[in-house]
Amino acid sequence: MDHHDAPSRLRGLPSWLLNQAALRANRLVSEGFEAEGMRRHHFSVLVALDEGGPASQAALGRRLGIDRSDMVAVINDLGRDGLVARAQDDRDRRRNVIRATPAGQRALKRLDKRVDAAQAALLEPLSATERRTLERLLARVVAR
Amino acid sequence: MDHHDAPSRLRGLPSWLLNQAALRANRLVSEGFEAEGMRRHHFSVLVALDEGGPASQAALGRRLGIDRSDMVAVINDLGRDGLVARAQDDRDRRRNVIRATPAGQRALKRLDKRVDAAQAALLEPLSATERRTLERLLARVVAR
DNA sequence: AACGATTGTTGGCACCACCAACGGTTTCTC
DNA sequence: GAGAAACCGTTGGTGGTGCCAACAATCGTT
Repeated sequence: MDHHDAPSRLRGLPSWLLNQAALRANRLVSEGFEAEGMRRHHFSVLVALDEGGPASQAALGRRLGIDRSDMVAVINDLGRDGLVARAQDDRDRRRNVIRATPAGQRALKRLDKRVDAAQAALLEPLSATERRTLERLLARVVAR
Repeated sequence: MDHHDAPSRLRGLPSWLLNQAALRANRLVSEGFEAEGMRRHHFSVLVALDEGGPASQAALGRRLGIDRSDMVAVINDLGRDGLVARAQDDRDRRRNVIRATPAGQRALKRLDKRVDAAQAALLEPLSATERRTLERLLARVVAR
């Protein structure tokens, strides 16, 4: 038996609910990523590159809320697998220009499917309009 | 200059939104707990004891979704601070009966205030009815 | 009496968020 | 221009949290 009989004092706390929901969400998506040998940060970086084009590690970190030091390891992993290319920036020699390789773009497509499946499983108990409402409310909470 | 310019592909993902919101929520509550020298699990256990009365470590873990092995450390901490008493169960000598001490009950009251303040800060951008809606939707997601 | 299940405990692993410090580089300021 | 300030990638480390395996002690069932 799970924690479905958690104290009502906790079940009524938004912070507790958010934590439990995020836990479940992360389990679902990580499960999908594991099948591709990746983790959440790898996916986030590939999405950011796909949407915003090449960028420096620091810029990626700022966009995604990932620490610079953690970003190093993520780019190392993606680079080792040939999904991303690390090149020195000629304009600013402090920076590395990170760009997705074709293999990286293909990997992103595979990951997208996994992610979508996870969302479906996660939101299964909610209707379409309820999902939309949840996203809207969460976005307002996050945007602060 | 945070991650408010995250890729829209991520900002539209419920799992990502949940993660970011939970991150923010945990930062807020942990900030409050830190002032009392505690962490989330300690609060959860005190709440469970206050609401359900004395219980074994395994029962607490099941109720709260905390692993037995992690529960050991939590009870150790609470016991060392005199907020909880560990006693052998006479009926079942495998179990420890954990009960909150008066000091533990007082600590819980202090923590409650911190938690409430964190919820207020977290949900500040939402109206009362919106908060209610969010709680309801999250509860449905968590409940399976 | 034997077996399987449960409990507390120890030890360990993985992920993630975060921080400090460093050398190399650019930008700002005087 | 020169010096200060800010930024970048990198290394190394810390702490919270979720999870799993194994073990001895104990209980329940048969």
